[in-house]
Amino acid sequence: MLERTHLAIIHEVHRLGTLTAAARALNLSQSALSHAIRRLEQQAGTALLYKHGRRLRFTEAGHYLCGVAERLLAQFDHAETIMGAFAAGRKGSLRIGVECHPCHRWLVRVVSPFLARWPEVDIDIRREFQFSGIAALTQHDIDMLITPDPLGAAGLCFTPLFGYEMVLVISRSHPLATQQVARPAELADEILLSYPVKDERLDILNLFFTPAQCRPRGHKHVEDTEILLRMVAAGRGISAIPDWLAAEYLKELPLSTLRLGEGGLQKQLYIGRRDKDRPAPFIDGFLEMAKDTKPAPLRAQDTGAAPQKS
Amino acid sequence: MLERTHLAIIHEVHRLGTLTAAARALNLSQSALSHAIRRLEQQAGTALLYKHGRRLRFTEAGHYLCGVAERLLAQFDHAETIMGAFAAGRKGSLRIGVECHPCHRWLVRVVSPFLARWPEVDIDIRREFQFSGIAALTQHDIDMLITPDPLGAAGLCFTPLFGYEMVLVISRSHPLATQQVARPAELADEILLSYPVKDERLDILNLFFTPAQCRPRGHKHVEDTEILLRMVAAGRGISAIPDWLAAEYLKELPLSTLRLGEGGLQKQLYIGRRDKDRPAPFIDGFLEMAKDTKPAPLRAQDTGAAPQKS
DNA sequence: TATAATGATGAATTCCTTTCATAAAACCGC
DNA sequence: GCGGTTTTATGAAAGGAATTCATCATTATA
Repeated sequence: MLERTHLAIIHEVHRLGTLTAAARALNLSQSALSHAIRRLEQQAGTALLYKHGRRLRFTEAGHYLCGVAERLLAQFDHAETIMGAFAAGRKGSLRIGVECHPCHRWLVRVVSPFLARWPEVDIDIRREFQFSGIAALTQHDIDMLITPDPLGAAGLCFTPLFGYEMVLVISRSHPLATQQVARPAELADEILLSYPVKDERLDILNLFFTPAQCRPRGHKHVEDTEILLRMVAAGRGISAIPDWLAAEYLKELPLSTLRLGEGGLQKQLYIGRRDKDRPAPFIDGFLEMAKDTKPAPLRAQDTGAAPQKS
Repeated sequence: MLERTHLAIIHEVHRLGTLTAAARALNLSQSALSHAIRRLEQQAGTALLYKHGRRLRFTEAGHYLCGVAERLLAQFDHAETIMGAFAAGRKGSLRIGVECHPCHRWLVRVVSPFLARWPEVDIDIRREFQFSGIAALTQHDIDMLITPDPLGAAGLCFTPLFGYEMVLVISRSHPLATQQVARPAELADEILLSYPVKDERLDILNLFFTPAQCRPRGHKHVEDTEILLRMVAAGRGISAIPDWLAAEYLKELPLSTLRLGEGGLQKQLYIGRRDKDRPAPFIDGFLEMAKDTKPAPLRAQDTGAAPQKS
C-alpha cells in the first residue's frame, strides 16, 4: 500500500537527487531508503528509479509518483496545520441555539467582535429545535444555548448573563399609558401580540395572566420586532418585551412601557453548555464576550417601569 | 505523522459507525483500531471521537479529518490505479527522435493508429538534438530514434524498418530528364537543394559527389518538402529524396527521378532503442506498427529509377 | 435484571522497518 | 589507467511500532 512515507522519500530523492542526501534530510540511513524504494517498486510492479551513472533518475512511473507526492504531501501538511489549530483551540465551530426571540440584536453585538477575535471559528446560530433547546444541547445538535429558562438537565451547566425585566408595551395614546403598573384584569380586553412561540413558553401568559386566572381577548403571532412594535404603537394590540429592547424603540415610536404586576416580571438570561465539553478557549472566549455585552438599560425617566438590575 | 492508514481507519469508522465493524472491514482487530485512534489523538493533541451511548461520534477535529480522509484516500486510490497502468505497460510516454527529414508523412501514418491503440501513452516527437540522435537516445532524452544511420553505440540496438533508394529529382524539362541514371560530373553545374542538415549528414554529398571528387555549383537549405520540390520543378535546383517520397509528388509536379550512380543510392531506415529498457508492451507495439507501415513504393513505369526493394 | 454489543486497556507477540557492515559501481584527479 | 571518493545495493541483525489476545467497563435491549 502506497503510504505517506513513500511519497516523502520519493519527494526528497527528487528534490535532492541522491539517496544519500535524501536520507540525511529524512533522518534515515541511505540503506533504509534503498530498501523502502525497492519494496515500493515490488508492490507497484514497476521500477521507479534507475541508475544513470551514479545518480538516480526517475522512470515514467517514478516521475508520475513524484507529481502525486508533491500534491499529496502538501495536502497532508495542510491537514496537519489545521489539526494543530483544532488542538490549540483556535479552530472549531460553535453552534449556538437561541431560545429568546428578542435577543437577536444583542447576539449580533456579541458575535461580531467574536468573529474578529477567532477568525478560524465558524459560528452557526439556530432558533428552531426539534424538541427543546435543552434537548438539542444534550444531543450535541448545538454547543451553546442562550435561554431565559435554564431547565435543569444532567450534564449541563448554565451561566447567568444579565437580568432584565419583561415590560408591557402599549401605545402612548392608550388609556393605561399614564399608569406605572399594569394588572392582568386591566388587559382582559386587549389583543396580545407575541413572537411565534408556543403559549407555554410565553412568560406573560405563564407568570402574569394565568396566575390571575384571566386571558387577553386575543393573541396573534408576529415574527419581526419592528413590525410588532409598530402594530402596538398603532393601537392594534399590546405586547411584552424585555426592558432593554423597549428602550431602543421608545425614541422612535409612540410607545409606553408599564411594569407587569407590582414586582414586575423579572427574568434572567442564561447561557448553557455541556459541562463535559472539551474546554476550548474560544468557548470561554464567547462566554466572556457574552457576559461583557450588556444590553442598554431602560432608564427610569423614559417610562414608569423600574430600571433593570444588571 | 498522519498516515494513510489513519485516514483509512477514520474513513471506515465514519462509514460504518462502530469500531468493530470498521475493524472487520479493514481486516484488523477492534483493539488495533482503538489503539491506533488513541495514538493518533495523542499525536494530534485533540480528541477525534467521543462515545455517545455505545456508538462513536466525531468531534469537530475528527469531522474535519474525515473530510480530509475522503479526499486523500480517493487520490491514493487513483494514483495506485495509474501506477497499475504503468506496471501493466498500458501507460507511459514515448519520446521519438527522428533523424530523417522526409520521414514525417510516413511517421504520421504510424503514430495515428498507435494513439488509438494505446490511449494512455503520450507521444512526443523530436527532430532537434543537442548533439546527435544517438547521444539523445543513450542519454535518455528520447526513447526511440528513427534514423537511416545506425551508428553503433554501446547499449543500443537497431531494427531495420524498410529499404529505399535515394533518387535524384529534377525538373521534367531538365536536359537530363530523359536519362535513367545521373553521374556526379553531370550535376557539377547544378544548385543542390536539401533539408537544413549538416553537410556531413547528407548522403548525396557523402556517397555520391565526394567519392567522385566533385561538388554541385551551389547548395541551399529548404525546410519544407513541398516547397523544395516546387523549386525543383521550376528548375531552380536539384535534390535527392527517398523514392517513395518522390512517388507521392510525381503526379502533381513536373518532376523526373534519376538513379544516383549505376547501383543507385540504397538506404535503409532503422529504429533504434536502448536494449536495457524495460520491455513495455507499447514499445513493442510501436515497433510492430512501424514495421507494418511501408511507404508506397515508386513504380518502375513512373520514372527511370529502380523500384524500391521492400 | 440478565444478556448482548461495544469500546478501552495492558501485556505479549509479531511483523515491518531500520541499521550495520560490506560489496559493487561510477566518477574524479593525477 | 589507477587509487580515492562518492554513491547505491544487499543480507543479516536489531529495534520498534503495530497488532493481537484476553479481559474489563459501559450501555443498550429483551
